[in-house]
This record gives sequence, C-alpha cells and structure tokens, in this order.
Amino acid sequence: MSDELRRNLALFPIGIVQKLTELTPRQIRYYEQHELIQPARTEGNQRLFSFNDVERLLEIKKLIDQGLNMAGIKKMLAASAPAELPVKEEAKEEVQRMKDLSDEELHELLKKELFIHGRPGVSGSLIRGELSRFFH
DNA sequence: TTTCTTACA
DNA sequence: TGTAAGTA
Repeated sequence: MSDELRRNLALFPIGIVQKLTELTPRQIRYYEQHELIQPARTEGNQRLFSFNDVERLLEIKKLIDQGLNMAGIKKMLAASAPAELPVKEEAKEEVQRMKDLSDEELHELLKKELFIHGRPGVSGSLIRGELSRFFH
C-alpha cells in the first residue's frame, strides 16, 4: 500500500482528531463547512478523518493562532492545495482588496508565497519541517 | 458514550 | 466560538 493511499485513509472520528489537533469539534466542523477539509462519512453520518485531514487541520490551527480569519486561510490553502502556482499573484491582489484583512494576515500570505516557491510541484502534505522554516 | 445538526448567546 | 437540545 502506497503512502499516499495510507495518508488518505479515513480512520478516526472527531474525538480522536480533537485530541490530535487540540481543536474543538466545533472548530473542526466549522472548517469543514468552509471546505478547508473534506472528511469521509460513515453509514451513520459520522465523520472519519485521514492523516491528511489531520495535517491540514494542524496547519489551519497554526494559521488561526497567527491571527488569520477564514478568508485569509482559504487563500493560503487555495494556493497550495492545487499543487500549481498560478494563483499566488492573484491571491495577493485579492487580499489587498480585502479591507477586513489585517497587515499580519497579508504578511502570512507573503510567507505562503515563499513556501510555494520553495517547493514547486508539491501536491501532498504541506506541513512538514519545510513549512516551519517560513513560519518562524 | 460519542457524534450529528440546528440554532441561539 | 461556546453551548444547549434532541437524535442516531
């Protein structure tokens, strides 16, 4: 079984993810509503998260801790998830138009661009050492 | 017991 | 975001 497949296996319920990420179930569900994550569901409609989901949540948590709101986080994730980089310039301009985004948020976006330039073509997990290099 | 959705503080 | 209500 490939690593990629293993990382995408929906395994744990929200309770485990809560402990793994330090996020409340409320936040986790909220982020799902905003399409930051798309956990699988059991027959009983219970959410099942994969390692990738957990990693993504960990990054989201990092961003939240740094003062970003949903709008800011969506830009960040939208720029990295597609594995392509055509949106970086676009995202930057978008944020500049956002009157409700703080200078700190804009700063984060710039750091995100550095991240993209540093690892072109990477589609898998984003948070892994490399990212911390930019968020120090 | 745990999780889910909806809705209100 | 937190929390309550009523389920599954």
